[in-house]
Amino acid sequence: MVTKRLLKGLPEDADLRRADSLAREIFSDVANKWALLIIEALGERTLRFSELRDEVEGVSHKMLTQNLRMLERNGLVDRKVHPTVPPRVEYTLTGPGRGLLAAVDAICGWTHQHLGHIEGARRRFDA
Amino acid sequence: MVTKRLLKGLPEDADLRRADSLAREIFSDVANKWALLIIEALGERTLRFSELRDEVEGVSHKMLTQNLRMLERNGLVDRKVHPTVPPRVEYTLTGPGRGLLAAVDAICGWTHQHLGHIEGARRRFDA
DNA sequence: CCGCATCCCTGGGGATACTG
DNA sequence: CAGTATCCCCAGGGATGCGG
Repeated sequence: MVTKRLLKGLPEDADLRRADSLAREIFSDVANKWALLIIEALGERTLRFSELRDEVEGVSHKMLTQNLRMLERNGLVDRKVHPTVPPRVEYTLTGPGRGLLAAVDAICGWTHQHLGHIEGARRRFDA
Repeated sequence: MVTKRLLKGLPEDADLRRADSLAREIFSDVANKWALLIIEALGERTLRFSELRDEVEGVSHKMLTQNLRMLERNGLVDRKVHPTVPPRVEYTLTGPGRGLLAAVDAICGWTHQHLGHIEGARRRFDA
């Protein structure tokens, strides 16, 4: 049984409460469209900033930097700056980042698996 | 190898492109904080609207209904209305919904597993 | 109890321009 | 090329109230 407790939990002891609030914070960071798409785009590869922007459909310059900073801050991506001119910055998933990648892959797989069911459900609902 | 293609893909043929755009749409629906927290809250249980609101920390009435509608529309949750007074509405994950639950559980597990690493990474980054 | 509609406001996020 | 900063606008989302 996985330790969940992202849900409303009883206070219990102080350390647990800190851990929970931290967990919820991380979850909120990570559980958003752009972050997950960036992780999926990186996969096992190393990509430059501009490559990422090309790879992630519809992401704006700002959202990309913002999310990359966040992911870097949480230790999910590694940012390597090459001191050349013009600059060259490369992003790679860290070990923990690749751990999350597995979950994202699962979601992507799930999505494609249920395309048909979902399309049907929508049609029924919209009627 | 999972069929991904949530990333910027070459057009190829028309049907594939439709499927891709649908997949991205679903992904955008599903890859958001509240939707995932609701799925996690439901788990294998059946919950009433008000129970869900109590269970999901910080969700507003509006966000909850909105996301529940969306999940219902996509066939991930089943909504059962008991014609009593006062009304009683119960939400349950469908089969596909439980499929997604597995992925969400994975994310929750991942989060707790890496709390320490992330906390450290943050401290280093913020310096 | 549940859910819709309305109002209102904040801040998310796009576009643009400038620096290294 | 990559990143930061600034401006600005619209929609996300909170609060409230009514209806079933």
